[in-house]
Amino acid sequence: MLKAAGERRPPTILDVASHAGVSKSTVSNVVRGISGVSEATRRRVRTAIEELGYQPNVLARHLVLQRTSILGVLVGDLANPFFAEMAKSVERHAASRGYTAMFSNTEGDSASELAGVDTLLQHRVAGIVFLAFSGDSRTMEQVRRHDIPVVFLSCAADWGDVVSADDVRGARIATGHLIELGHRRIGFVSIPELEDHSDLLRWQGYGETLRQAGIETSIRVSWSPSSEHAHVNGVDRKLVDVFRGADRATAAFASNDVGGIALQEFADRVGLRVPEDLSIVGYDDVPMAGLARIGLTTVAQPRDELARLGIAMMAGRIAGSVDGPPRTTLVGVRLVKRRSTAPPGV
Amino acid sequence: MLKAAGERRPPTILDVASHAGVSKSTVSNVVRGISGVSEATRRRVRTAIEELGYQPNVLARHLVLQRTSILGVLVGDLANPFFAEMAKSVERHAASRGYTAMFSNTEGDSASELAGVDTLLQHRVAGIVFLAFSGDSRTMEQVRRHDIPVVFLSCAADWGDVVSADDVRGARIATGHLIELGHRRIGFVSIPELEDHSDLLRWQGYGETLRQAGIETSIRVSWSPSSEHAHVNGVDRKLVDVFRGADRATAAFASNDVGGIALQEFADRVGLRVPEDLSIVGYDDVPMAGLARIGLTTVAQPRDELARLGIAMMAGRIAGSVDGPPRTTLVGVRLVKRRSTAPPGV
DNA sequence: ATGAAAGCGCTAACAG
DNA sequence: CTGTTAGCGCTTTCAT
Repeated sequence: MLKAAGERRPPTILDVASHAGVSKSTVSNVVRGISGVSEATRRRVRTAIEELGYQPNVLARHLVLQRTSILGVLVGDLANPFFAEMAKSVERHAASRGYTAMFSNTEGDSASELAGVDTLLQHRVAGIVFLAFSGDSRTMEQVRRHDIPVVFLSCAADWGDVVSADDVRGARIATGHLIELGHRRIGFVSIPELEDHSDLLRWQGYGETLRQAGIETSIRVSWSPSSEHAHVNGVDRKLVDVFRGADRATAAFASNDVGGIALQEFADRVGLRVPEDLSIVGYDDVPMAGLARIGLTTVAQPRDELARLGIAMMAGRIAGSVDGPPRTTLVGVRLVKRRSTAPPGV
Repeated sequence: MLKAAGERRPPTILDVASHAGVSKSTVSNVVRGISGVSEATRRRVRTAIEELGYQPNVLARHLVLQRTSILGVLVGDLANPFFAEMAKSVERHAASRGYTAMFSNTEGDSASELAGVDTLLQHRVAGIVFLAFSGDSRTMEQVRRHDIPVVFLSCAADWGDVVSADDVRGARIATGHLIELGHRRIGFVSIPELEDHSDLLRWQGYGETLRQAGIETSIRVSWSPSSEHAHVNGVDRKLVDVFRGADRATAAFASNDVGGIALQEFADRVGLRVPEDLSIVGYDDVPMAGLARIGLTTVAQPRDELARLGIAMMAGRIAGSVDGPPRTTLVGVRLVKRRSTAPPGV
């Protein structure tokens, strides 16, 4: 096929070679910084590269190398501030180690998760970082047959490395804080879009802490922020009723800040005062939670540290310096006390 | 080199071919859905693909096709809620058209912008979407020599297609709103990290509106949210002084919501009441701005629409159905009135 | 120290 | 309707 006039194509290693009057292997050698090239030719090649504006074709390199330097990243919802921060950190740490990030947004939907994974696999990514995992077994099978490293970052599964904050511990701290304040009836609020393994762990930590404090009643609230209703211990009720009446909950532990802030918003709207009528603890410490007007008490995860460790783990697996069965790395969390929690009102 | 035991490599088109007892072209033909393959062989190939779990190697395909289906996306700050939303929309629209998104976060820094562009170019992305552009000319040169389509989404430059909200208009609406309310001294506040072409346009719309209303004084405030000081019309002053004293500004137009919310936070802290002492209009309508406790009046851009149009434009350029000089598509904006604006107090 | 040649997995003519 | 073949741009022995 004829090249259309003006349709200039990026110069290849061959162009550089002829321009410098050497063979393409020599060019390849200087590009890859391999020793054993005389200073003179090295310089010649360098200038040729400069003059032509040569950019090595990573595709070709990857094809022959049989591995890419692309990291696949599956994220539940890029617009969620927690994920957004994580995505940013992941991209930065990956870039600093020479990897490029390819993102796929799953919307928490296992069909698009699978589609995303397929795409990443077709691009032969060097590894996959899950920032959210639906638990879908087809996703697992698909990934496993390619047998590339997988790390679950701030989420979990048993078929890959896990780098995550200690969710059970975080939930204990949050719940414990509420109990210390004097609350006895404490709800656990999660939003369906984000219910995953982390949620389960947080629910578990919440339950354990309640039991240790001799509190019998656990209240599990599953709520979609726009709705007036919610599933409370499995039955559909008006959300407001959970926080009103004789045996009302005086506090809520939201399994993430987005839910916690939505709950606070709801409370404002229906006239429940926070924290007088209702104390709220969130989870994640998203930037929004720290605004003076929001002032949400929450459990902070070291986001950038998580990303750093996750990418380090991934890099180790790829390089082969880490091997063997999946490892779990748990990092600490801390409570950030703000205005949304106080002793229960009269 | 020997394959290490158990180091299974993904099946290739050849494996599928022999497994199905056909040639690789036939497999290629059914994979690409080309007509002219008997139903019988088609089925045989399909099952072979199924059984082997074959995933076409996109790398090889891209190499021979001389073009990829990867879209490079340059974003200023993935953690900024506006960019996060845009990034998500871009990824979704790209995916729905069969493109994969490769992100690079620039931190508004032109050095990492250049590095990011280089990486994308090396991966031979089919096009680049800028969600922020520093204006750096080296970036431009680098991209142009590859002569791939470029679209500036919600930002601008004269060397690629622009799909953007009408920033001048948005600024006029915002400023006009303040003037209608009775404000005469109105500051324009921007945060340095995000100062780009859009900022300039908004500054321009602000200025024009002021002039048309016969207001002489424009006040340009460049402020880093953590600081007590700011550059006011080029000179360093205490930020609070802008809003106090005889000829104080009674209103501010922040060129983005992050800045607007930070300003509101600042006002709260130093005891300026919003909106009684200070009206604030933001720009972007990030989700945070809509929280009841924040209630920031702002100019909303149709984010998803922008992304849709931008990707459509990109797809058109790649397919060749759009050609010729750069086109500009401007979409409308609208004012979202909330609690942060009111007539000036006494 | 440098060059020649054989692929990596795939597509796209062109034959049969 | 199916098979053969020549690359895409690069890395990597193996000769020279």
